[in-house]
Amino acid sequence: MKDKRTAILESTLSLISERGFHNTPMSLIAKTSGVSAGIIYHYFANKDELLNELYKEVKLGFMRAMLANYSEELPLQERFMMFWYNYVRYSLSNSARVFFHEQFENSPLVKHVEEDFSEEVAPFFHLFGQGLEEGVFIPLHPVALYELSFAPATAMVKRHLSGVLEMDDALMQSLADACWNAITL
Amino acid sequence: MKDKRTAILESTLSLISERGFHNTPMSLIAKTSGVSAGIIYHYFANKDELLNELYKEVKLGFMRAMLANYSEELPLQERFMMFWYNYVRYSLSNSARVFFHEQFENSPLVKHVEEDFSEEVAPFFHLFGQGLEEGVFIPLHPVALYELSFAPATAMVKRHLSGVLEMDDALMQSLADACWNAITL
DNA sequence: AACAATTGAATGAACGTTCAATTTTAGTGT
DNA sequence: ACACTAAAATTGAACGTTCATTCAATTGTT
Repeated sequence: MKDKRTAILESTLSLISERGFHNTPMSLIAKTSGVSAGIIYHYFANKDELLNELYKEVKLGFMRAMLANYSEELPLQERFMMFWYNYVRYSLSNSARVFFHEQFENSPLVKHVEEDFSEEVAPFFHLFGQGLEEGVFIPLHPVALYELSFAPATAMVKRHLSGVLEMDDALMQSLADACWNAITL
Repeated sequence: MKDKRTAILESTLSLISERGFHNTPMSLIAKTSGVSAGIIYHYFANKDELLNELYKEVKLGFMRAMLANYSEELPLQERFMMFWYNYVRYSLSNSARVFFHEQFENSPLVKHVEEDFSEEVAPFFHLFGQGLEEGVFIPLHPVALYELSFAPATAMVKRHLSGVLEMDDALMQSLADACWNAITL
């Protein structure tokens, strides 16, 4: 029965995004999911595996969201903007996923996970590779182009979700343009 | 005796940067610091306060490092580059501080801390304010200018410190220029 | 001697995990 | 439809461990 498994994953996501790893015991996950403590170990070997499964699911969610409406045919800048807006819009409406993801990526836990997302990540590298070939992007390691494009977006989304500032459409557009300017010659 | 207090703070810094919050018990901090478990509570009320004190110390360290050689007299771009290189160089040679800081900022713990760094942060806002007045920067919330300038730097530093790629002088310079391009008209 | 610093064993609570017992599901024969 | 049964799902109390914190006793300092 997949229902119970996803219920556990969803509870874990929202609990950890609000309370952190260290402050969400298995017993609380069980109670919030409406299941018994023991059954979690029927679906996941232990807490670590539960967190890793959730991490993979969240990571895939981000990548799939970015790839929505993606087409290899579109011109470079339009494809860039597609990725960028997809990412920011998805993040803005999935705060728990953002907080969980950031928390996990910045914890030593992540060092034990060596997942392979090469298939999902291919379109990004294709985009950056093409921009480099065409001489549109500054000659840089693709990872650097990636971070110049998306790191400010993530940072601003987190500020918005924490209530520090409001990200309206005008700000979003300015940011997207600024990121494009950062990576183009 | 300040020696013991700073020894505790330093051990905590390196332990947490390598093992994470949840995996560094007070007993291990004590052993690593060469003190008894009890004495920690002579210098800090509890674990939370110890972490918050460390966080403040680390945060101040970053800000002071960025302000090295700072002068209100320098032209805008030179001041920007001063901040930027100060930040990146300091980060590159203080990996434990980077990892601790990132871990802490992305955990729910940070929500309980409301520190006031307005004094230390003033020069940054002055820089962005001046650039906006002079029409050199794109018209944006100063926080957005800040994130466009430093979020990619942080992300690339973390990748370097994790061994994913190497940040040499050429890459550093390209990144700094790209960030400048992101925020200028 | 008075006070501060320090020790480390003891305490009690919290937590991850286990497992014997119970309930539910699915399959088979009548 | 029904009865029966074996397997799978589920429960929750119990276990053993780990951990933050305490404190009576000891050591160091002024």
